[in-house]
Amino acid sequence: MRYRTVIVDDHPIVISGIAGLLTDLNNIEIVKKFESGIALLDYIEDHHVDLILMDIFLPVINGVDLCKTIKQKHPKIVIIGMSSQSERSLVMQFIQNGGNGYILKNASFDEFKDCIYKAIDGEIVFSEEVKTIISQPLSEDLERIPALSRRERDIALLLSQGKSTQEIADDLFLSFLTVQTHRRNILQKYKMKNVAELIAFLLKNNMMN
Amino acid sequence: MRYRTVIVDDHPIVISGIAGLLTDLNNIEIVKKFESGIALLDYIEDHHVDLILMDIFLPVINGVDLCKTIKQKHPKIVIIGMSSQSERSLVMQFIQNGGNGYILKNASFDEFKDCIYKAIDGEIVFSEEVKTIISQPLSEDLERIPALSRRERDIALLLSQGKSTQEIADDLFLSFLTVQTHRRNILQKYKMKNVAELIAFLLKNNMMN
DNA sequence: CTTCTTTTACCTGATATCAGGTAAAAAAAA
DNA sequence: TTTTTTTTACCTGATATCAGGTAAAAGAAG
Repeated sequence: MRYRTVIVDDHPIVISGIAGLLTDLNNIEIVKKFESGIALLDYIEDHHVDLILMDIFLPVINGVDLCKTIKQKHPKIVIIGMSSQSERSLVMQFIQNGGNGYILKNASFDEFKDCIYKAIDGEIVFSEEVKTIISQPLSEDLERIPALSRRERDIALLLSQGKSTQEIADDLFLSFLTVQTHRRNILQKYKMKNVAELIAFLLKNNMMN
Repeated sequence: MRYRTVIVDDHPIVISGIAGLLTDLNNIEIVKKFESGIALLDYIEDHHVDLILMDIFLPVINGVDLCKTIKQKHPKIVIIGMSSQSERSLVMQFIQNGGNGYILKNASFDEFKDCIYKAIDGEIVFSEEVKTIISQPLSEDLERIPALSRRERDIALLLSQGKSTQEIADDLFLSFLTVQTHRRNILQKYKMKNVAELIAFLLKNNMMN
């Protein structure tokens, strides 16, 4: 069986580069190349596609939303995301929206080949550098960020649930003024302007739950 | 080479079950079994370990934090998470904290074997059911939740950056009162009590960025 | 046993949010 | 073209947050 494959990237040079790599694989057939996500959405309505390799940074519609849209209608299409540089949260978002894998464009030919075959086989795949990106914040990101104390975490959690200072005080059997102090200490510790920014910060850095 | 393996689970019966499965694998050597994470942390300071299979729901310290702690000191140890039931965000958190894979306990022997070998080989692995869990919310979660309009998304993003109503108005060249209206509409649309709860909701459902 | 961190608690004033209402122009969808 | 949604804008009052200060008791760490 030959896998009908589509490449989406807004840089024509990158498209031809990837296409060049893939022609060597005898069961991957490149049926179409696109420079925008909108054109791709039209195409897959009328044509059978097995595999999509897509850049994440696309004009008009970004790769994450594009992947989500495609997977809703065509869950069987295998979608692999690509980008030049990347960050942890972007990769995770892509996977959470149905992506079957993520490759950095500087990956070797062997990595590309490996990842594509494994993704077709039903696995969720990452190129080497992506793997280090998603599991490395441990040594940089998280070590320099001071941790929440137990009580602070309790209060942050209730804040994220929309509770007011008074409600939190009631929940934890504390004085209103105590909760107010804790909240202010947390805001100062991370230099956040208000609770909204704090919650966004804590969630993005996996510091809650 | 034999991989020195440790199993951590607070249910002794589960430990022996997994141990039974793994004795058939001739390059996996089970060197220790623990019922708590604290005991494990002590052990790995003095003993060489290659692979850890750990339950996510553990007393005292949970699996995600345990994984994070271990990986900070011993990044080369391969850690695979396990649980009976699971949800998307938990799996993603585990991976983001350095986990090399996640298996549901109802996985078949072959799945266990496959995942373990691939994880040792440097891949990030998921058992079949986990794969469906992390990419399926598309059909349930996201379809019934109304979307943010473009302007609402702009405002939500600025709110998550800690901006006040006035600052947002200035940034977007709008009236203070307009921004106030948008913010109220967003809160009502998702039935949120305040901006803190809103931001938590939007981030958890991948509705920002 | 001393030191540092955490948790608890109080006071005040300025500013911001939240909840209720209304409404018209602009844009998108039918 | 008509209808619906989105974006824009205004008014008011009650309540909550934020920022500044202080400080004692309890617990953890050295």
